Amino acid sequence: MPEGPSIVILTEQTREFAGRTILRAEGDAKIDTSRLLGERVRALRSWGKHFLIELDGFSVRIHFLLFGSYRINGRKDAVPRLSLGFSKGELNFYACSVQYVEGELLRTYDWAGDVMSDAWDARQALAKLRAMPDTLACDAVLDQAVFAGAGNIIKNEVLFRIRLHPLSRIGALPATRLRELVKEVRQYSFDFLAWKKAGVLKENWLAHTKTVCPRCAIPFSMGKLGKTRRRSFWCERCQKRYGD
DNA sequence: TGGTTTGTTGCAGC
DNA sequence: AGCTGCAACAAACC
Repeated sequence: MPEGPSIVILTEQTREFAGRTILRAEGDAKIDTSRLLGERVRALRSWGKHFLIELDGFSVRIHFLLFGSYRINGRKDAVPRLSLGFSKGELNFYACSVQYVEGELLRTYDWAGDVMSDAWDARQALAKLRAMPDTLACDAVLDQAVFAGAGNIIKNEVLFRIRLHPLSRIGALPATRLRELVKEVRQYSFDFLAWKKAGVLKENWLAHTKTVCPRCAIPFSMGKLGKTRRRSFWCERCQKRYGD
């Protein structure tokens, strides 16, 4: 559920709820759900891994973290974190983080930083990366201030696809390699989206959870690298390491 | 069956 | 002060 493309799918699946009025709001989220009663949904959006229900002057921000789930016009056998009943249909969210965001979404969020957004700006991402030369590639891809929506699967697949070692220092990358990194995070995110929709995401993984390199057939390395300590899968032979 | 994880926050300790 | 490591959260998968 968690990475950006999956949230894009959720916004598409809930498009029909735009314009509807919230008639019932409950759940064990630590927010005042009564505030939602009578509110009309202006839009459903995603920013990175955030799912946003835009209302008048404020929004509901849902983050699914690692374990969150949802049901559209259905329920699962669990207490919902947030359950919204509309004039027609209902939305149920489980095991997620729910917060209010005050003000206008289009002003409060950095839409150029969302890898799935039409407003995505590769040049701004490049500038952010240049300002963090000591950061490792494996941490940089997971940085939501640079690549909002990128997660651990995207990290491993992108670094393998462009043959870049996860322990490379960002400041040691030649300009062409840095541009390639930015371009591929966006490109792979859309491949992820298409494969997820087609139900073939896992079948297309080249590196994530793999034990053998599909290019040269030597065993993959695996370790919890960088400040983020997230699992990395890489090939010592195929993925070039810059800096040290 | 139990270990693992597509994620983030907050806090203790250094 | 700023960094890092860890716990907490909590559910499906293999």
